[in-house]
Amino acid sequence: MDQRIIKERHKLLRYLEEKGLRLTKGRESVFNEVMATHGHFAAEELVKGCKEHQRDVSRATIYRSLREMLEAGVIRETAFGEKHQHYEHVYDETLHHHARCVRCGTFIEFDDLGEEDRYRPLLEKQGFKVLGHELHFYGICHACQ
Amino acid sequence: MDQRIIKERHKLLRYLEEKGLRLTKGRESVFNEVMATHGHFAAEELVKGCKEHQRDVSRATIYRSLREMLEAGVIRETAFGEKHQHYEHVYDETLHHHARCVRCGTFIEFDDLGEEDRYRPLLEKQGFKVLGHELHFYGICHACQ
DNA sequence: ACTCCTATGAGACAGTGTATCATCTTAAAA
DNA sequence: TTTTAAGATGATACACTGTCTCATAGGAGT
Repeated sequence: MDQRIIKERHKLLRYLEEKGLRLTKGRESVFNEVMATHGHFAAEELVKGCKEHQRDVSRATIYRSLREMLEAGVIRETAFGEKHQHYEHVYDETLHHHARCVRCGTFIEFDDLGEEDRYRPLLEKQGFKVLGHELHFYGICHACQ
Repeated sequence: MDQRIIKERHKLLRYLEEKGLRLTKGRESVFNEVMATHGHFAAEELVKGCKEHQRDVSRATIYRSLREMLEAGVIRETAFGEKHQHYEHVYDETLHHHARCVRCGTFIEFDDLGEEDRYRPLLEKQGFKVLGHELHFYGICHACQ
């Protein structure tokens, strides 16, 4: 199995143990489905995906598991003005951000430069435990000018 | 009246005229309520706010007006990992960012450090005209740990 | 007054996410 | 092994946000 997935799995296990929770078949299915997904995904896509590729897991369990994986740092939110929440897993991708054209809505992706790290100590001084961050630029793309 | 609000009002009027629409009492109420709001706001807050401070405008009209003001460039979306869309008016360019607790949803605000400026040339080299940016941290706040 | 187009409110509707609760499972104690 | 307590799950009801439809109202020009 992919080394990176094993690492993420450990992350999840550590989190669960810390909370006194177990890695059940339900949670495992959600984890597997998430890891099998490329790019961004929505919760409802997972509901369908789990039913198809894994075992039939109820919506309640999927939403619960997603929240746990979020807190475990296995996935992160990528909200960008859509009507529903989007996620992506953190593992194989280099951290990237998005610039969105306010006219046509298309995205440009660009790599993280680590510039935001200076904010972390500020937040942690306030007792805020940082799990991740997103940087969104908005503007007008080349085609729309 | 605030000079900036007058300017925004003109923006809206130009847009409406261009579309062959009228500045009705309903639209005006929504506009006024938006301009009277500080910081971010959600659509449903406007529904209540209009009823309280302006005239009783139906939800349908408010959502419709919001979309128009969005296209007119009077407000813009500020997407967080939230269940509903948030907006803010454009004239009041905020220089702060947000960290959101994934457990309780509360926000911590922090000032912009200008760290993101290194991204601008990268984007502009691609022909992307930057209008602004938002930085979102997510994690777990002090109270929720 | 007539006509055409826009504006509006009421309410039905769909989608996303949450809360409840009865039931099942598991780990560990006895 | 049996008991027990806590966590896990699914079904389902529910709340909320946002959209759509449709009947009616209103304004501008003829």
